[in-house]
Amino acid sequence: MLTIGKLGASTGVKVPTIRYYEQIGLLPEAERSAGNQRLYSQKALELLAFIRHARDLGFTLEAIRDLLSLSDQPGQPCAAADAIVVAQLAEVESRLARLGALKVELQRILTQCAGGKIADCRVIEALGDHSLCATDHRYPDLGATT
Amino acid sequence: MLTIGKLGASTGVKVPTIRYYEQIGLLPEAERSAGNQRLYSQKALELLAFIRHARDLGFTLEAIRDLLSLSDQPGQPCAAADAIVVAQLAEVESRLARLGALKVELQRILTQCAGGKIADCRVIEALGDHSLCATDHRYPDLGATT
DNA sequence: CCTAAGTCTCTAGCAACTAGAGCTTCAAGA
DNA sequence: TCTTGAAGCTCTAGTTGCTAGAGACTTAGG
Repeated sequence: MLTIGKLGASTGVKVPTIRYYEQIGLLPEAERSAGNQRLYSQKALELLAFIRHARDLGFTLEAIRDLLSLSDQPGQPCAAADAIVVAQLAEVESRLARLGALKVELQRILTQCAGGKIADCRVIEALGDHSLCATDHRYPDLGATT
Repeated sequence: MLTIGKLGASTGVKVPTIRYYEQIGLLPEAERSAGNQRLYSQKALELLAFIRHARDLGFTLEAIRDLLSLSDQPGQPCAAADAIVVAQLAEVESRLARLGALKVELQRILTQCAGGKIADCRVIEALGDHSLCATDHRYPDLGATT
């Protein structure tokens, strides 16, 4: 049995984050010691490692929740789990495309700076006017992690 | 003079977002009509367009705040504005690298799925165990927009 | 037995919005 | 001129995925 601190250290997840996961029901409620401290089994460690890894891969907690409930139903076909990963891949690819466009645009903006005064700064100007842009980086918000 | 709705429509910024920007002091307080409705000048439109464009390029509101206060000091050298853009470019590049690694890993995980039952699903297994990974996608959090 | 580190609960905060309630104002048609 | 419906107003609270802090308690080592 591990204390929450050991569990955190061996999974790379911070202690308050573990408590947070429990609070939102992503982790089951931990057993408690006589003094009311959380105790974790090896199984809990594996579970948390799974979560950590999936987070590292950019999955949302909601997606992870789905993956976990799937993994509780070993008889079900694999397709649903697959679909979640495919969706995540699509998300990653779309962000990659968008970030690629941003990179180009930022580089372009930087080349315009002659190093003068702000009054005739191309950087500020370029930021102010989208029509000066070479690429169309105006996408609906992708706002998220990773 | 534009109402907030027109302003939103012509900049592509949602009405509540405009009010939010005013609330946090990114936009100056708008003039008001006799009936207390916000009215915006052409200048305000340009300002909001600047903000919108910078947001599209992934700048945080804090960075935008800095850029705006720089653009109020036309005599200052351009270097500070430049630095903000350089920092943003670095951020974008680091996210690109990370997302690239994630993409590779997700693709790899997907190739392992033979389409069977969850019980022997490689996808779930691969998600659970980082040591099965080909790349090291374990970076400290970059958590952010775009 | 004492101390220091670890743990507990609880609340509040971060970015950057978004959604909703319940009200007022405005513009256009009958 | 009246009326209706869209658009505006303020305010609060919710989103995601944590993080930080206060103030109290438990535990392990010396």
